[in-house]
Amino acid sequence: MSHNTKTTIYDISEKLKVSAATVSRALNDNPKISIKTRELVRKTAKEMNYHQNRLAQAFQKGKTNNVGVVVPFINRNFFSSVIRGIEEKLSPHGYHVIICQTHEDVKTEKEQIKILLGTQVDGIIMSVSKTTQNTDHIKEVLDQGKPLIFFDRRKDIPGVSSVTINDFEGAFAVTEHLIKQGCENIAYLSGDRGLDIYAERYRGYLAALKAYNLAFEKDYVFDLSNTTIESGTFAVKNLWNLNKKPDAIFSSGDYAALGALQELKRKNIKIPQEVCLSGFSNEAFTEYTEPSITSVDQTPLLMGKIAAEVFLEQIQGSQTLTIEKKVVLKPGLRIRNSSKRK
Amino acid sequence: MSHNTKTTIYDISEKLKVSAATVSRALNDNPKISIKTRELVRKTAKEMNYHQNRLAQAFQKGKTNNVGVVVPFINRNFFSSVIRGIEEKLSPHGYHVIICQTHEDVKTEKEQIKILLGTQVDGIIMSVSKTTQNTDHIKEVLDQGKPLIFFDRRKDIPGVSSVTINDFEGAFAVTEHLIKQGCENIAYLSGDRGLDIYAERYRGYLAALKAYNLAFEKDYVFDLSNTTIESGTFAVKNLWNLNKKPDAIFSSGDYAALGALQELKRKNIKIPQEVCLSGFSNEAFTEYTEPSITSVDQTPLLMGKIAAEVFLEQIQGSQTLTIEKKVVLKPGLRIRNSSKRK
DNA sequence: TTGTATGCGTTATCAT
DNA sequence: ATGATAACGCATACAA
Repeated sequence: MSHNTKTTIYDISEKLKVSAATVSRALNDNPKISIKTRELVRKTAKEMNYHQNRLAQAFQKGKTNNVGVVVPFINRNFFSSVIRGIEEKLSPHGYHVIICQTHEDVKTEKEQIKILLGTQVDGIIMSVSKTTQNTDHIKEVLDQGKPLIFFDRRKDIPGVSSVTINDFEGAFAVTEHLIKQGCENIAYLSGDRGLDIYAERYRGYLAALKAYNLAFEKDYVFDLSNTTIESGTFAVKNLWNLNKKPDAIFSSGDYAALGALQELKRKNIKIPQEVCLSGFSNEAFTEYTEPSITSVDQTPLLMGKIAAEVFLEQIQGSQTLTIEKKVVLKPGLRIRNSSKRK
Repeated sequence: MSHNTKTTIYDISEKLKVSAATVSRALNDNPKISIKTRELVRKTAKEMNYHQNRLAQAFQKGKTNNVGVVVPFINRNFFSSVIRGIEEKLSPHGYHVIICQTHEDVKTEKEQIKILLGTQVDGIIMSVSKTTQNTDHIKEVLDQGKPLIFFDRRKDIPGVSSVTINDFEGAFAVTEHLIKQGCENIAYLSGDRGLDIYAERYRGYLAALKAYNLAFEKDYVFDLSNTTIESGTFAVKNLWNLNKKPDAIFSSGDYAALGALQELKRKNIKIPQEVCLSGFSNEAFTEYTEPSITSVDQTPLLMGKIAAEVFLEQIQGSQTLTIEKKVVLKPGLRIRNSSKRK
C-alpha cells in the first residue's frame, strides 16, 4: 500500500518497455505520443504511485513556477490581504507563492532573499523592512535577471516596478477631514520617515495644515520608531504634558492609534467630542474598538492583484528589456466614530 | 557590475585551474582542502559573484532543508503566532519555512501538499482545513517517508504526531468561570464539530454544566458552520427570539464572540451585568474591544516551537521507526471585562 | 511515433 | 590535498 521508494520515469519506462523519454513526453501530454501510449503511461504511473519530482524538473528547466513574497509580518491585515490578492491572481497561471516574513529585520530580509534566489524562485514581490538602508541584497534579484516588484514600501531602485497607494493623498484627506470637524491643533504620530510611505504621509499632513492656514506646531509631531500600541500610549502621555493640548490625533499607523485611544480613555477624554482620532491602514480592529477608529483603506487585495499582474507582464515580456512600471492606487478614507462629530 | 549569466563552480574551477570538485569542497569548508585553496576559492567566488544553486544541491542531496507549513489562514493571530514559533525553533537548525494557506478549502489543501511534496520539502507541519474529510492526500506525506506533524487541528492518522491544547479543559474552565459569575443559562456557539477541537470544546461545555448541575438546554446551542463575526451576530439575533434569554454566551471562536458582542450592544444589553460573554483563541482584538472579551489562550508560540521540535526529532530519528508523539498543552483562561462581574 | 544522448549544478565515491 | 567521474530525475535536440 505504501511505497516508500519514490518511483521515477525510469521505473515506468522499464515496466512498460519504452524509453524514459517517451514516458516523460506522455506524462506531459505531448501530442507526438500516441494517445494509446499516453493513456497507458498515465495509468501505469498512477498504479505505481508515481509523482513528478518538481525539483528535478525545475532544476533542468531553470524555472520553478514559484514566486517569493517577502513581507515584514504576515499577521497584519494589510499584508495578509495583499498576499491573498497575489495568490488569487497568480494561482490560475500555475504559479505558487512562497511567503517569507522579515520581522522588520534587514538581516532576516537579506537571508530570506538569498534563500529564495538560491531556491530559484522565478521572481520576487516584496515590501521592504523598516530597517533596510543598503539595498544590495535586493539588487541581487535584478542581477540574476529576475523580476522584482515592490508593493507599499518601496525603495528607489532603477528598473524595479512598484505598486503603492498615494500616501500623500490619504494623509491629506485625513487631516482635511479632521479640520472640517473643527480641529485646529492636530497632533501627528509619525512612523519612521526613512520609509517613503511615512515620509509621504507626513507631507500630506503638512500640506493640509498649510492649505487650511493652520499653524504647524513642532511639539505636536511625535516620532515613533515603531507604530505599536505602546508607542501610541506613550505619545499621548507626552502630548498631554504640553500646555496646549491637541484637539485631534492623526496616527500614521493603526496600532499606535489604538494605543492612543486606550490612553485617552484612561484619561477620561471624550472621543470625538474633546479629541478626534484617526489611524492609517484600516486594520480589522479599527471597526471593533469603542469608538471605532477612522482610518485609511489601502485596498490591499487590489494592490496584491496588480503586483501579481505586473509580475506576469515582466516574466512574459522580453528578458532583455526591463520596463519600470509604477502603479499608484487611490486610498480610501474610512470615517468612523472616533472622528465623527455630527 | 551586474552579471546576468549565473556563475557555477565550473566557472570558478576554470579560472583557478583546479577541478570543480575542489571548488565544491572548498566552498563547503572541507578540511581536506588546504586553507590556502579554500581562501582563494572563496575570494574568487565572491569576485565572480557566485551564488550557490540550492536547487541543484537539494536535487542531488535529496534534501531541501525546507519544511512546509500548511494552515487555513495566515491572518489569524493564532496561526501566525504558531508559524512564528516554528520559525524561531527551526531557523537555527538551517531549516526554512514555506508557508501555505488553504483558506479552509480541501481542494486547495490537496494542491498545496502536492506542490510541497513535489518540491521536496523535508517534512510538513500542518493544521487541517475545516472541510477536510478524506485524508489520502495527507497520508501521501507519510508514504513518501517524510515527517508529518499536526498542530491544533488534527486528524486520526496512525504514525502522525500532533501538538494540541486540551480543548476540553479550556472549554470546561470557561464554562465553570461563567457559572461562578452567577450565570445559569449559558448559550454555546459551536464551530463545526467535525473538527476535533470543536467537538472537544463542546464536550467541555457539557461536562461543566453537568458538574454544576445546570440543565442542558438544547435551544442554547447554536451550530455555526463558520465562526465569523456575522455568524455570531446571527446567533444572538436568534437566541433573543427565545422566551427564556440566556444570561451568558460562550462562543467557541473569538470572531463569533465579537459578532455577538456587537449585536448585544446594538440591543443595549449590558455586558457583563445582563449577559456574560467569552470567546476562545485569544485573538489580539479581544483585548481591545469594549468591553474586552474573555478568551482562552492556546499558547500558539509554544505550540509552534514544540511542533518544530517534534519535527526535528523525527527527521533526526531512524527513518524506519516512526514514533507517534502526542503533546497536549495546557490552555490559559484569560478573564476580561466581558465576564467579570465583581 | 519513439529512442538515444546530453545537460542542468552539485556532491560523493573512488582514485591518485 | 586534489582530480575524474558518476549520479540525482527530468526534458529536449537530434536521430531513426
